[in-house]
Amino acid sequence: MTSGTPQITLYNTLTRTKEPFRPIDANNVRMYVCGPTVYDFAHIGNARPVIVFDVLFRLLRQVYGADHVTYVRNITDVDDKINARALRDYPDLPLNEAIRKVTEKTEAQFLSDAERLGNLPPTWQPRATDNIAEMQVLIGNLIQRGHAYEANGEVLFSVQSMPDYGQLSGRNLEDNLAGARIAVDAHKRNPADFVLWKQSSVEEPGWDSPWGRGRPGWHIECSAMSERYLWDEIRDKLSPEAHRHPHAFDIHGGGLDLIFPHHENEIAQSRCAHGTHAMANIWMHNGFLQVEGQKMSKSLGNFYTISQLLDSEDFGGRKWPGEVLRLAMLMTHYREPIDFSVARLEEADRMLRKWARVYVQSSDECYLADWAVEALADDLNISELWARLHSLARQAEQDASIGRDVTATLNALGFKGLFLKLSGAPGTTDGEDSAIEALVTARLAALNAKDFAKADAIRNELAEQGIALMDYKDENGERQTKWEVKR
RNA sequence: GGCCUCGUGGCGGAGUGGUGACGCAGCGGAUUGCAAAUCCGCGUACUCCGGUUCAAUUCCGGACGAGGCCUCCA
Repeated sequence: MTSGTPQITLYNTLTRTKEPFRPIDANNVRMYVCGPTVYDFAHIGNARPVIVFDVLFRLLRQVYGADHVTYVRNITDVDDKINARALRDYPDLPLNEAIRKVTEKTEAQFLSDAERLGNLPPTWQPRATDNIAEMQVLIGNLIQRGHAYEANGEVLFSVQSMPDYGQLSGRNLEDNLAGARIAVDAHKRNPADFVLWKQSSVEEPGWDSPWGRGRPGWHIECSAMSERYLWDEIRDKLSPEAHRHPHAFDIHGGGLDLIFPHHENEIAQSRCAHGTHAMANIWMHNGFLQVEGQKMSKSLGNFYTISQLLDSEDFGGRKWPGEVLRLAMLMTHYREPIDFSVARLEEADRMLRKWARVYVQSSDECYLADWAVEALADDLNISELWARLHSLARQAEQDASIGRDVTATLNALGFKGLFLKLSGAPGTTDGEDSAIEALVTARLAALNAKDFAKADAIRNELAEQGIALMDYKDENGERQTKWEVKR
């Protein structure tokens, strides 16, 4: 690593402290984030980790080089909730076909949502069903090493076979038992043992395995997919140092709620299957969000999917551009809770409109300026980034050259799309705005002829279309007009 | 019951053991044909109670309040 590389600091759930980020192999930075289970449209809460870790991905790409970061986000397409949904929605189809319909449709919707929220596609987006063999290998290893056993048609992970089980969530087996809400299954050696493989009935989806025709448990999927894409597939490229820490990768992320049991169990599986000390070095978790001050739930009527916010007027009586949703999510540090509200979206909308005035439409440059990297390097301190951007945007209003960094940084943060439609000036936009431009030009002519009545009439006409005009004088003292979409 | 977070001005939101980040909204002024935009100015906030300290919003303890996990969940 060169001395010029900024030092990134990240909060590690494993140690509950901020730590300097030191990739195992700086030429191959590896990150895994738990993706969606594709049984239903993603809601706005699901969008948070997608956006948060996209920002981290973009930061890492900038610091270590775009070709030196591997980001995996899985698609869970085998799950009992999916089966239930398939039965409900396609009762007349054979189950496997119905499942495929559900998962394909939901996955396509998720990918579209993610893109419209300004996220880059991860390096890999593996599906669980394409990695069944990898899961079986892991399960076989676990059995062989004495960490898993068959009972009652299931393969179970034995938590007491792992002395330091519970490290991530900071809980021990005794504490868990004290809660006494864990279902007592007679076939489990310990109530906290969890399923790695379970048998499927004839009509349920299943794969042949040494333990009978069945399907994987939830946790094993992520262990298998991270292993495949962050170790197996790139091990030949990894440094000698990385080979001294086989199977381990740099960052594992997800929502706060996944700490236990999901991530805890992933760690147990991956470490015990390979006999290693770490699955990932840094574990990151984003905070939860509420909607209008309450936990989002269908019964409270404050449950919103991403596509609903984008395309319907269900929330606040209007549609919200993806970039507005994105900024609303990024107004707060990723570990803090967010109250997702109409007021918050309106504020995000106003912030973007302000920046649109200094945004250089013609620029395709896309990089995080030094001041942005510096802010994000401190555990993704995005508030600090906005503070700096605000200050520079104010200067850019007077000095256009500063707008270049601001523009490139906004592009690099995934906000480009909105700015292209938000505002313009004659000659700077493409064909679809020509009607606006014609009126603006006509109004300028009226103004120069001191026909203020006509000029105001044109301005009112445009205002009714949601276009606001702003007059200013150019460097020659000539009157010019800019316009922006008020919505 | 156990384990975690968190509590900053009207709102959003960083940060810090000692001069009130930053933004949104609001108010006053400059500018403008009128506007808008812009510029200048305006706010003495850190839940409460103890403790440590010369000094605490910042550290420690407690109370109260909010949220999460312990069961599918971002």
